[in-house]
Amino acid sequence: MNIGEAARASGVSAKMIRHYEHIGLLRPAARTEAGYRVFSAADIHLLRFVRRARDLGFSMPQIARLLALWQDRSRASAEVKRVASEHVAELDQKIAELTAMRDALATLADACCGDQRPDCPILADLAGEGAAIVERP
Amino acid sequence: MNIGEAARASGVSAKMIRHYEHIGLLRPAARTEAGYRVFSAADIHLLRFVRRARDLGFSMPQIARLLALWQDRSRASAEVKRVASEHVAELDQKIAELTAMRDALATLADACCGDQRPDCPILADLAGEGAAIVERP
DNA sequence: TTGGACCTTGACATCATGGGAATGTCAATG
DNA sequence: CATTGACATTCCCATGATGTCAAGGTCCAA
Repeated sequence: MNIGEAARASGVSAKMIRHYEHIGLLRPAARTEAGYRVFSAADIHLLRFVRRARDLGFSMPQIARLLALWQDRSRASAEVKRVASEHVAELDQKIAELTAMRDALATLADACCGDQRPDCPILADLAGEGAAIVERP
Repeated sequence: MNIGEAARASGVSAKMIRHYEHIGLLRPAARTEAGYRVFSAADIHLLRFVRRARDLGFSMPQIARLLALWQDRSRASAEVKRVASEHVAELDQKIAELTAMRDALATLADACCGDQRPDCPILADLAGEGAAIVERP
């Protein structure tokens, strides 16, 4: 299988396959005499693993750790669980931040009549004049 | 006020003040004869506006729009509300994505006993063998 | 006058990803 | 067999917001 087929089969773009190889996340692929990369079914499996981990939002260093654990038959699942739990905590934090933004903004938007008049609590808040709306209870 | 004071007063780093000027988000600051940037109280107000908008997660193009609206006394608040609502929708979408990731991962982590044994549903899922846990009802 | 704190510009790094150029290879078709 | 089109290779550049570092100029106080 060449890189294009591997990309289609794994969902990882050819560009990213080369990139992962370059940064050492993946071992260099085998080559034909002409220099084309050749991928085995096992390689595709690996690429899918990386793809799935990215879909779950793991960072590259985390993925590198997971890959190493995956390929270590004697790993303890505790180690994997630690990486996953760490990432859940990061996601929770990010979600909390975005939710706080969302709520603040939704409150402002609700207070804005949204008509032809120029008065706007959203801009007032951004300009630092909006404490009356969002910061006082 | 020079750039360091302006940075402290506005919460925008000196580096970012220069950057915003460079990309045209902010009008070039006045200069002393020696070439030092000089900031007025109005400039600080502007910088604070940008800072607050970044804190609310607006993108740079959105901030540019908001800035223009802020400085247009005849703007309709409807326009501002549209930008804000658009951003609330983006935040909602991002939150939904992250929450889906979080839940999928938390489910996997819960199913992982996390002990010394190598069996691990988290890795099994990443490897594409985990349908039994997360995808079948 | 000198030292230190500040300013200037510019270059480079991040992180994952995409785009494009220049060039080489493979397979099918005329 | 030669051409052609789809593919491959490597290398460079760009994103976006931000930081770091370097080399050099400026300002102020002792």
